[in-house]
Amino acid sequence: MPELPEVENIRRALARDVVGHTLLTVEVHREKLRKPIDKEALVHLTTGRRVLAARRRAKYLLLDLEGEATLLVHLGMSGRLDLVAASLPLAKHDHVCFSLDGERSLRYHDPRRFGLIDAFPTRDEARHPTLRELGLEPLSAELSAASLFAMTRTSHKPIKTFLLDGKRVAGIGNIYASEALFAARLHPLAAAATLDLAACRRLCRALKVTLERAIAHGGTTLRDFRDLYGARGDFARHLRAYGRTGAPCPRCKTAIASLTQAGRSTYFCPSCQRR
DNA sequence: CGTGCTGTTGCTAG
DNA sequence: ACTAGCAACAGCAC
Repeated sequence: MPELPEVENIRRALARDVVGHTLLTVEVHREKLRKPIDKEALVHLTTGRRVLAARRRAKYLLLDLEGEATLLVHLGMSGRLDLVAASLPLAKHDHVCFSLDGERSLRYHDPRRFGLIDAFPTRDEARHPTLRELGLEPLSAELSAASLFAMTRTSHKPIKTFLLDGKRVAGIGNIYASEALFAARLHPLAAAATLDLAACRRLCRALKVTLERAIAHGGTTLRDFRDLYGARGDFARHLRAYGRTGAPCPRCKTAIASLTQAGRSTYFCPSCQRR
């Protein structure tokens, strides 16, 4: 269940422990992910190249490699990257395996196979089909009360659904959408266009604060999220609305309610989050 | 043993 | 143009 904070933690670990090292070989053990892996491109653009930088865009990881190539990894719902000793036997669902210098191995593990791995020339990044349509980075200055206000003017969606649309604000997942709306005291069913500037200010701040706090706690582990070294995130015990149906609201003790929106569970306090 | 739920995203049908 | 619904898959709680 990697959302943005979980992905950001993995990025930081990659920046610390993989950047500067070389991808010696790549093995694809199963090519059918959300889209079939382009094995040809992957082998051709990653083998023998040193990793120069680890970046994140929304929930996508980008490893810039020597020779103007970029490796793209999305973890879907159940994906993981494991940095392990090369001698460790392959686990079930280890679909792609990079061997690194120093007898280590970077493995892409994804039981549900909703993830994505691709390699492309770095100069094509802006044209990449899955990256080109992404909206504003929530932790950057481009997401502001003003930009949020401007974007919501034309949307008839409920604000919770709006937040999940990556073409507007990128990388807000189901957990953090509920948490941010709770923090901003906004009802998840409120039509986006009805938010006034003050509400957009609260929501913008809530998104940034919630994501930053989750990053600081290593992310949220609901079931099977693990970081690069198999550690769990700690933020689940700080969740104030998500998954807490019937439990007392941490602000007013009213029972947390839940409903389904666009096929996803939404949690909110019916008393603090008025329409 | 089912049955129903789960973190994502992109395609399709309306 | 914009939105809801579903499909891709495995695992787990009940």
